[in-house]
Amino acid sequence: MVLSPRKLPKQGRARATCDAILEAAAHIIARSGLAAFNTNAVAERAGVSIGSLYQYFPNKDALMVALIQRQQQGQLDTLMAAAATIDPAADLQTVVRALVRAAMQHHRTDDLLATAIDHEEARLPVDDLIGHYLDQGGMLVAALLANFQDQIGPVEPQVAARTLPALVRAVTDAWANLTPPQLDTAEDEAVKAVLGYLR
Amino acid sequence: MVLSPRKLPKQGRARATCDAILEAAAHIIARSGLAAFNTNAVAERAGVSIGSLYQYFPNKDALMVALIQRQQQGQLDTLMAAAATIDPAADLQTVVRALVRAAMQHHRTDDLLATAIDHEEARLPVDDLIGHYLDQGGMLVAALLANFQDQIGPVEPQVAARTLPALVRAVTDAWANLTPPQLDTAEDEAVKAVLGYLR
DNA sequence: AGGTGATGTGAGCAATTATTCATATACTGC
DNA sequence: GCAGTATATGAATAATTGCTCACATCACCT
Repeated sequence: MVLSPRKLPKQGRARATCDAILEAAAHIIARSGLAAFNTNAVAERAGVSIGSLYQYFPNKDALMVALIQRQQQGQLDTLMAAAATIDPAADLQTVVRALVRAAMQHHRTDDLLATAIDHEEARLPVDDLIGHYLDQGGMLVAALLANFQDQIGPVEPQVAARTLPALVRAVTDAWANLTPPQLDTAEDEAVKAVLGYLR
Repeated sequence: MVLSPRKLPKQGRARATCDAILEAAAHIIARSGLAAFNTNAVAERAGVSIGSLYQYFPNKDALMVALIQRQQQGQLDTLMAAAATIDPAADLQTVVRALVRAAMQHHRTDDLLATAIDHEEARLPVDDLIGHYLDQGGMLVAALLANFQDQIGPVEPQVAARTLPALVRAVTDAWANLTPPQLDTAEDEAVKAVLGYLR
């Protein structure tokens, strides 16, 4: 099965169409889950015809793969933006808190989408595609933590890139699902869990 | 939408039919993911007719709900079995390791199934159904950790029941997805993460 | 202006799938 | 054996859905 895009948009409106399709797909999954994710619904929500969708994505799985890439890119962007604001003189706990806040942001706004994407990543052959993003994120985190080698164990970039986001989400979910949600506490707990894991 | 079972089996063979249906559903999701989970395939794999399936489950979602209950019960059973073997004189790390091993078992054998069920739990209104299991698991863990109040912070049973399994899976996934999988390391790392979170 | 390729359309086909129902078989108590 | 109930069957149906294709419209170039 071909999972790469069918054709690349060359004009501005075509790029807008692609964006609208991906945005619609993300919205549908975030609101109604994987079961509601079908190509006709995506096209309708995007305000384009079903034919336009298949101009750019050869099949449904290819659309899902593009969505996974988009999500990974978004997480990496958020992480890099957070890293850029970190004071070079900050202590370990402050750095970790900034990273946790960045990781929490995506899962708090689109939890169903994040869970669905995890599931689809396991089903589709996208290891090569997401490896790029994981590597970049891992190196960034490792670099940020390199100053604290006396306080924490060695940080494997490849492992940190996978473990830390998952760890944050685990703790976040636990507190966000309570009634009422206690999101401030979630951040504190996630910081504690990450620090506990690193040491 | 009605999600409770349509009728309860009264004869032995009917109970066997129900079990076969649930077993088939779990097998299909574990092997091929949510996309391959449809009622016709479940009935065929279970070796019963599609009509029999609808004798006991009014619709597909009801079958999913029953599967969720089955999974929760299985996890609780595993946890209780592990708790029963814990030496009352064991130290904190030993207790945590036993709990981690119990939590890892299910996700290692049926990772795709566990992920899919997480996703469906978020979509279906099953809070009341799974709350029972979470409460029991949380109380059990809280009781096991009550002896160590001097070493760890206060343990809220409701939170522990949600956080700890998720935490374990987060770390497990990070190490199991490597090539080659390092499952022994995964257990060590999960123990470290849990201890770090508790303290 | 007009030609050419890029982009957009949506009815509709083929395949899949959730669900029903009329019928058949198995069990249980008498 | 018989009546009554529980259980099992699977072809058929209605709805959904992935995807195609013949055609229309748009944007850019000379």
